[in-house]
Amino acid sequence: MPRRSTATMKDVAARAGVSLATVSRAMSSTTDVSDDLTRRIHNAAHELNYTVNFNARSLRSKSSGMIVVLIADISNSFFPVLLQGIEEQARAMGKAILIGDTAGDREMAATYARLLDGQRADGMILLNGNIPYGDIKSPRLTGRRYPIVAISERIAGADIPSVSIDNVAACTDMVAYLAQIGHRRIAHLMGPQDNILSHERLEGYRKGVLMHACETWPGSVVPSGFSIRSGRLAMAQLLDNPVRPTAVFASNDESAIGAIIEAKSRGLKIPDDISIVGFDDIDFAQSYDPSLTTIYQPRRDMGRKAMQMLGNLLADPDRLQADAVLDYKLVVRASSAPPINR
Amino acid sequence: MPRRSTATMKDVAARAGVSLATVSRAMSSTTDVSDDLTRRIHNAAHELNYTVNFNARSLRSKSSGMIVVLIADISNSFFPVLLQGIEEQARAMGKAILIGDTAGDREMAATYARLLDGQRADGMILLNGNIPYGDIKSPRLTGRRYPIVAISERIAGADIPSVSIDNVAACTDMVAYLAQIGHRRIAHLMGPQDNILSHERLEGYRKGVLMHACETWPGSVVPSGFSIRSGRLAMAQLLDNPVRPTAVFASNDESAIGAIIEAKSRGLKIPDDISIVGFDDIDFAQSYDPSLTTIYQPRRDMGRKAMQMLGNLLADPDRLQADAVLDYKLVVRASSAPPINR
DNA sequence: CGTGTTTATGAAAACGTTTTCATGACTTGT
DNA sequence: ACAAGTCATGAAAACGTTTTCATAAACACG
Repeated sequence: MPRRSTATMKDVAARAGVSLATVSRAMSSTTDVSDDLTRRIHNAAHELNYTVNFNARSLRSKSSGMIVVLIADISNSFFPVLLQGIEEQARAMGKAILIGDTAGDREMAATYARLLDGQRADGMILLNGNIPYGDIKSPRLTGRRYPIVAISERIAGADIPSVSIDNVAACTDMVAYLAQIGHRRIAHLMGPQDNILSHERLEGYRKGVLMHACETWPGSVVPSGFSIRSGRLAMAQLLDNPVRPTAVFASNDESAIGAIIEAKSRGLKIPDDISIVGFDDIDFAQSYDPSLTTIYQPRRDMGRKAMQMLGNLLADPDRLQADAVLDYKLVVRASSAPPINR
Repeated sequence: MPRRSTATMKDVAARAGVSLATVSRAMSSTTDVSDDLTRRIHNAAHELNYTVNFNARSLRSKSSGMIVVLIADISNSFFPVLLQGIEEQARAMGKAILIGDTAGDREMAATYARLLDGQRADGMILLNGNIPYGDIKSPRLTGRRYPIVAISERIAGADIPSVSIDNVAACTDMVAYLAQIGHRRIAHLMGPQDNILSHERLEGYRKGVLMHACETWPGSVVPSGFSIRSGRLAMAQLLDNPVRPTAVFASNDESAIGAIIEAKSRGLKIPDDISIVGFDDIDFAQSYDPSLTTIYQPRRDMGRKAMQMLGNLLADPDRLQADAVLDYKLVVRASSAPPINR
């Protein structure tokens, strides 16, 4: 079986009785080589257990076929399916992906981004709003675009093409739904301050509240985070407030789950005593008890789309890529219900 | 800011007024270069926005500094923390990791494994019992080991060093715990047939049952899978059986959650009517309702350890790496309790 | 048939490093 | 102060491809 390959094209050429160049051509199968020779070369290659040396190839051809994917935190349940989407599309385009977990650290992000400059990778997909090149402001620093696409979060300042859903509209929709089933006091658990998504979602929430004449009160918006823990903490704060909401709109599913845990721990029944809804529709959302009303994001498609756009960018760096805005879906499950009148 | 790098060492050399070789040495900082020159070279490099070309470097030095990590399914909640462990250690060793989701497909696994032969990667970590090189039987095909380490699942046949916990003992412990709090009828939801872990865990369960004189009955072991869905199905089967267990030991946390969902849907209270326990202690285990009694695996440490072993292997391919068996922990939470006597 | 065009192949340059080898300038020990 | 090392540096080879350029053979066309 595949012996640790040591044979080079030269060896294959010798064995097949052709020149080095012909072997190269037969391998990349781009230029035509006669059927006869092609066969002979492939046989020789197989007999010698030849495998191409990617480094040599990339060095010469100036293209590595690799894509860096930068993730803020790989343990965030929102990402795996997204990655699968990226990976699928990448595979279809003959590329491989290189996943870098930056742990939210700019320094790490920069390290991975260096793979671009070092030609180890041809392009980059950003999953976390970090711009590794701190100072990028202009779209074309050097007269050509960087081959970078952002998913889910638009990058402030730098105009990097992005794939996302309309977070504002989605949140307005969610509030509309809650209002429609009778809620008037709807609180919001806001995501991390430094995250653009948090602000977009807050904006959508505010719009909805306004549009449907819902109440606002001091403390109706509680700063939280995207984790279960922070959701729980924020919910505690909310419940300690004398004026209590009949529904809580958390900025993502994890914090919604945290909120549910806190509410339950105080003996509240969901959704009877209080409705709690999330955002993202992570895998666990439908398996939780109660199952979560939330906004579905087409994660797999988002990944695929991003990779496609990156492919276009790679093929023609000067072609503008329009931002892609995909469809979301409001998914009603068991964690929300009309408020009980008292 | 980093302009798309086009400067080469030659340019840096010219600017610094030294030879190419000296620049190379100053960059890799391995061989000594006088302080004066080092400074001058680094200045020149900085001014020219020089970044090393990884492909050229790897080609010449025959080492890429990359590690392939093969995962069967990246959306499996068991893996993220493991990956973080690997990544941390890799970073500490100056390596980068390249994650490949094989989607359980041998063909894909082989594709990624080819990166090894193609010198794009120096070593490989297996997270899913797939041996990409189908026919590997002997430990040293070519007189030297493959730089491969397996996590969690020992690879049958091929003797590849592995990092894992003692699954058999852990399962025996779990049964012992259940028996100790009074259970006598303990069922087992067995994992996928083709997974070695399933068999090890079944064995541990059997040992425990025998050791503590628990009952067995036709259907006390139900074939399941590692997903929520399969756990739910298996649980349904179990509950349709006239003889009902007082406790169910699922082979992982996801299937345990599936089991809980099914039990709840039939109006059963957990743990009052039936105890349900899992294995792995995934992040959601403590957040579920009820929180899950389970076996904690030191995932981060396992990742780190595997990477360390791989590092050793890389440094000295002929040094035998003993399998590492790390400590697990039985975590008792709310999903298990003494059976209620009737 | 002769000229011009396509086609398959080979020879050699190029990609940007690291590494080997050689060299001259400094140390060091006696 | 002289042989024997050590040390910093440079010139050039090497890594394994892809690509350019040249060439000879085959083909088309009037």
